[in-house]
Amino acid sequence: MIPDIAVITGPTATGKTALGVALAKKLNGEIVSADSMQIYQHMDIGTAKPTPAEMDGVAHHMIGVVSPFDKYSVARYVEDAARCVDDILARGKRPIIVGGTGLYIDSLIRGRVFAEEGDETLRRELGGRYDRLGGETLLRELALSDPISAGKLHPNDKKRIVRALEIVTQTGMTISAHDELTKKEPPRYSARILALTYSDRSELYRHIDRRVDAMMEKGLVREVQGLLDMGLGCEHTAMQAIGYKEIARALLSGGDLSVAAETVKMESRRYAKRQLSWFRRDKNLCWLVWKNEPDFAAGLRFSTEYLE
RNA sequence: GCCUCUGUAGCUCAGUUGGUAGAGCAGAGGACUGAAAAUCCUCGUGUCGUUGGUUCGAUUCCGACCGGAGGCA
Repeated sequence: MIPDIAVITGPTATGKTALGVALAKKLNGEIVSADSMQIYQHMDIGTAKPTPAEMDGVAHHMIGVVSPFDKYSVARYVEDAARCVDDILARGKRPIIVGGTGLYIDSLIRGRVFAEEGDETLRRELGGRYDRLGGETLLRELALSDPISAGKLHPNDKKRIVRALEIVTQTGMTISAHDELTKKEPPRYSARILALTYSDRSELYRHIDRRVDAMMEKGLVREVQGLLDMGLGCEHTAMQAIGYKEIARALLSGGDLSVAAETVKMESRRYAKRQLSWFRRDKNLCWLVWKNEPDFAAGLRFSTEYLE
């Protein structure tokens, strides 16, 4: 029997956190975050982590559990989050997955198994080859052993070409064969997914812009400066977070912070757009569309009905 | 008041020696299996300021008018 779990997702600034807490209180649940950046410590303002007040007594997992110097990844997330979910279930409570990282959510639900991580030197070597010889050549090389994924990849997609090559050379199995194999596995959980958004794109963007302004007021600059002082640099995954990389760049180069804040807004809007295109692909998820402002009373009614 | 420059895509601008136009940015859509807040792909019709004239044909040449910038009084 596959356990049932609830998921609340959607693009940034749509009220996932608040609805999640309300639901958890109503359903005797605990929150498991599915957010690739809230996972890190010392990054509270820019990732919009829920404050203790916002958590309102509800247990939250997978938030601030990893050092920003760490290299975290989907594979680790699936392991860690699945452990949390299973533990919550074992205690007779209801796990509620809340977050906007689509890949993390999908992978957790399906219980995806990933091919082993590439050896650091091998990856660097392949990256170097890509830079020297170009994407076309590397893609042709990949086609020799894995024509299926080579056919799907674009020459400019360095990251994925390198990964595909890394997997064949290291494991002997192609990434496409690996995918086939893992797709056959039954899903780990049976999920009811609720996705939040606004009726108008402009409304979504308005909320995003407003939220970035609020982050600046709360001291995002100070937070980023703190991370830089700790010795964090752009080579760390955590520093790729929107809001952090832009402010850090401005801080390091003496750029205008208000210009940086505008860039953060723009990048956040684009991110939301990418999130939407990820979620739209899933025809099974249920959309909860806010008119202008989130209406949590109505949202709570709708979502409990949907989840029951 | 006079003179010069200028008015082309949401923004910054290119261009057409007269045959109704194109880049960057913004924006939109898509992909996505150990970096995913990452990474990658695709998409450009707009009264060429308005209005007359010349012309087979004007966004392009000429005039007037309206906006903007600068200069001289």
